[in-house]
Amino acid sequence: MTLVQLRYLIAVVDANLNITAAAARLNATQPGISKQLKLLEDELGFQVFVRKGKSLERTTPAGVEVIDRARSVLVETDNIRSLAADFQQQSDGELHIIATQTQARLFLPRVLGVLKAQYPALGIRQSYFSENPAAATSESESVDLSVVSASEHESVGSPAIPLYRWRRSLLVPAGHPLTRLGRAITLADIAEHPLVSYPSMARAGSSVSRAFTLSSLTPRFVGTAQDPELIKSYVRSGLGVGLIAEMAVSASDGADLVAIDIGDLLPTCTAWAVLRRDTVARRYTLDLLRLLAPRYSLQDISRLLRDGRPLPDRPAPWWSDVQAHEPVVPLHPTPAPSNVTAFPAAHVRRGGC
Amino acid sequence: MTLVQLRYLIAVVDANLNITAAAARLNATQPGISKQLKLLEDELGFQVFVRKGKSLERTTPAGVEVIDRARSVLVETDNIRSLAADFQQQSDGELHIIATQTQARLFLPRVLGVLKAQYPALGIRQSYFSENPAAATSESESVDLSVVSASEHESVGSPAIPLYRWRRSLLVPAGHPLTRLGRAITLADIAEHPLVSYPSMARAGSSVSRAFTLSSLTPRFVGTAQDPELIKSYVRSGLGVGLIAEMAVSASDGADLVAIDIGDLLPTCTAWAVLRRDTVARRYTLDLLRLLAPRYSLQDISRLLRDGRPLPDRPAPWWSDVQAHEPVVPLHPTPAPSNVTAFPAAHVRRGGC
DNA sequence: CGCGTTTACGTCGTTCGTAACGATA
DNA sequence: TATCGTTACGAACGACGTAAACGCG
Repeated sequence: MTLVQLRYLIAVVDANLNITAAAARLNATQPGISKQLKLLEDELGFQVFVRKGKSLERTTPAGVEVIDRARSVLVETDNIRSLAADFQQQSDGELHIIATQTQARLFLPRVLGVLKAQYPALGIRQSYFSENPAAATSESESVDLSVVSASEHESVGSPAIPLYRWRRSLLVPAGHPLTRLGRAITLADIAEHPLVSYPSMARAGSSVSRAFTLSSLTPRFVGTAQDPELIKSYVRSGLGVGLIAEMAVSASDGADLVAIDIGDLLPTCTAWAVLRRDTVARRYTLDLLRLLAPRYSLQDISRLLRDGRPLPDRPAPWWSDVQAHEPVVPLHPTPAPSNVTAFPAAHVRRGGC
Repeated sequence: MTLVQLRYLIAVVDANLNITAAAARLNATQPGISKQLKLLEDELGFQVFVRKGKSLERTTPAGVEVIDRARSVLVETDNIRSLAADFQQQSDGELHIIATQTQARLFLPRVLGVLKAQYPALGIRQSYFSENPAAATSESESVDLSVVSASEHESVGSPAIPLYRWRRSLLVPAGHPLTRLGRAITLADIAEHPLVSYPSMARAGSSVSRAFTLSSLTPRFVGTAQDPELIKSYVRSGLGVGLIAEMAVSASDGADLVAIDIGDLLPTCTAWAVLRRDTVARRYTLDLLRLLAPRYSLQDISRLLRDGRPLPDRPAPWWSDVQAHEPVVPLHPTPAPSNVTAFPAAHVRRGGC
């Protein structure tokens, strides 16, 4: 058993059992991977893959067990590498953030600029959550940080940091009947109109759906989109009224759209930064978290990630407050990590394996 | 980074930073380990060990982090190997059990014989808990199963299976004043005499100590020993009265020792089988657990180990009941593991790495 | 016939063991 | 001087890449 073999194994699994594709992604040759897989199976004494003819058809039950453990091995070796990179004060690397389109476009850019100024060599990879929850597991493999919104924090065991709280806004075309209501709006008023919103809100069992059903109302969702701009287009075209995050409402939306304050008709949301458990965060990840949630100290965050100790109880600010202030916390020059006798950089061998 | 490097690293750490000793234990050469350690440090970019002259003096803070992760990597690779061995229906291996002397001599032999009959090729390694708690972490590295006694289960996060309940017995020399008490014995009676017992009971804060202090009594422990036979010798020699596990009291103790039933003066104990978290148990380990606690099914135990799901709530039997019956549950012929397409044994390569 | 896997084979890099050296108590 | 770690070097193993063969759709 070799780390290389385990990595090949995982790469092949993640490439949908296509060895050639895995080889391309790994900068390896296809016969090499094929051979190493066979060696691994020889050593284990059973097949990890069911072969149909010559191609890999599926994994065996025993193989799944092995794959799970191999994943965990690779996570830990990546952790070791992260530790090493940080202790060396290396400022390069790649930060993979996955977020909703709203968060990615309206919230993250504020702080990513500051982060990038501190770490010029840092590569930032952004991706959106895919609509299909089934794909969530495989795509979240190499994600350093995900930014999600939830009405309350469903504890999935992953460490999460609350970032800010936000409300929904009701977006209607100018001149829409709801703009001439003459009284405070109610859920019943909203339910009378076809709705356009995020898929997560339209899902049965979501906090929005529950709020309606608690009032014995059944909202009619006529369209969903991840992209708030797309929702706006739908609203403009008269498809329905939009229910979107307040962050997505801006003055530049023009006079043809009107945002209606719905107060506390729907539960407020909290945006969370979720990290993977059992993974070591690079220094820039910690710095990003400090930018995102400056009310927590580096110690608070480190303790959460390392020991799972909960964060001190501080209410997350409202979006309006977040938006009002530029990120005021400049990044301190990164403090030297605990006393390390590092090698001079020239000796450092950027390791293969 | 290589699995071999990580294993060398851990071996050196566990050999108290003595490379030569680690080499002997690993059937490797000392220069080889030395070189691989250096390569690892080169790749990491910092020193894992502080060297004093040429010998390894201590680990660096960064090194400790790496060592922790490396441990976890090795645990997972061992898990993979265990999976493989089980899926191959291999019945060899080594079962490392650590237990108190009382458990090891008076409880475990009952079932180990049955287990050994089922797995003739199985090597069983017994060791005792050392008196020094500081050594507990390093010695418990490769332990598959530990059998401990505790008044209540302190949840350390490790999966634990309750085995049986037992009481303490008071052991006095024949003709001792306590045998002529003429009334029910009390804690105050006991506290009047010098006590000989296990170190765990004599420790401040133990359940025994607490029971005495709750009655405003301070027991005088004049001697402690792990070995119940040693305690008996002390009692025979008149050093004091013995407070030992009922399992250790037997008819063969002779007429010079008298066991006094102390009823519920002291809290009862429960013997637990504790397994390491995140480690895959071999089939023979599961079978041993079924022998030790036949009231739980294989499914119950598997669920506990795999998902941490708690066991069904069944009271553990008293020692007297355990002792009364021979282990009645014969081991079923091990059921075939989930559908695995195994290689013929001839193809199996007993892996190096 | 294209796609993908396996097998074969030559080359290269790496590891391992022996031996010698250096440093420390 | 004994013990322990490092360096040096030769031999052998193992991995990788190219090329070709095989199966399948």
